[in-house]
Amino acid sequence: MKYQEAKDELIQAWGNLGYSWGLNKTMAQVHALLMISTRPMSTEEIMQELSISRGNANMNIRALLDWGIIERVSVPGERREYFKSEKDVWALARQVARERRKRELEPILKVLRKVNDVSGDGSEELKEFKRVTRDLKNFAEKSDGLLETFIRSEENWFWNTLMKIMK
Amino acid sequence: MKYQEAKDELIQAWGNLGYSWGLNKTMAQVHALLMISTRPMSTEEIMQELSISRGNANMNIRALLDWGIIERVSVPGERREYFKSEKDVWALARQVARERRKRELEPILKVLRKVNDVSGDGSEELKEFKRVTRDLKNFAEKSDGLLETFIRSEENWFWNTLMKIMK
DNA sequence: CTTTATTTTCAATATTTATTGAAAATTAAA
DNA sequence: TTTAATTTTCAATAAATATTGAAAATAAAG
Repeated sequence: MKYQEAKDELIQAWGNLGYSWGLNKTMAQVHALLMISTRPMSTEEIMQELSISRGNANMNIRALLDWGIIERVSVPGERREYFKSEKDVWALARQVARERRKRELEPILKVLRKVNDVSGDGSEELKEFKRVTRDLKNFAEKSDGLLETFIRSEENWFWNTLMKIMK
Repeated sequence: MKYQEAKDELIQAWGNLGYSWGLNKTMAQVHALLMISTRPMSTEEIMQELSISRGNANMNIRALLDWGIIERVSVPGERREYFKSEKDVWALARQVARERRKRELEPILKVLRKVNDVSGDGSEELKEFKRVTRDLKNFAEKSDGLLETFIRSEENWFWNTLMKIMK
């Protein structure tokens, strides 16, 4: 397999995976591009490489900055901005986990805590509702705690421990 | 908070969370409805409860069956079909993990294995590409293994072990 | 068979989300 | 300042996705 081919396929695949991680397709593709680049890239280069418009490039770059998985680089004597990606896969995963926790898990936890506190008669329906929301809440809280640990952890410690679990 | 209000809010919130789990919104709402229902529900009832069309209800019910998180129930002497959800949150999470692993992680792993095997000169670009894809592949393989363990595990064993990690 | 209840399909439509590109805003240098 | 390079915004448009509803298919009952 040739380099250009491999590169295109990776960017494509990363686009799909990123999508299922809560990024959008183009955002994930810009990220993939920066991941494999040996040097920071400008908006211009990103537009060109992915054949996307200036506006699109700009918005997705900003979204990636907002997620905290790429950063600005300024080159002395140059006016335009360059961007580079966090290359450490572990740090990347932690950052994504941090954002998803904030964007997805925390909101549902809030709702589960609230609705579990429903008032009313002792009907079968209500009992079932409380039982289900309590179970969901417990599960979500455990997941949240695990995620929290993951986010704070150091790579080796975390994997080593998990490896032991998995034997 | 009143029951009807709590129910609506849960269904809404579940719709959003389900979405970030790879289901679509309506699919997740149908699922939420069946989760809190004390008895199996028919297509008719689901349509009514969520104010959606027959076609929409039918398609999303089939998608849930396909994901393996709801099942058909036939009532003796009745012609129409009823549906019920897996109520065990743990079993549900494992099933979702199983499907996502199949639908998302396996495809990217396949690509990573393939592109890591790229041929070419000893250029800096190529070296970087190989380095990045190797790291991603390792990470994805570890995640895959962990997911595999999760899917096969028993609830208590898994959480107890994780609890120890988190101390 | 024929009738009738029920489920499934799918073209048309609506809704949501992503993308473009040109104009406006910003920023740094002259 | 003014000029020019660069970034940002955003209304218009395109593309993708979800939803409807009626017609077709299926399957049980008479």
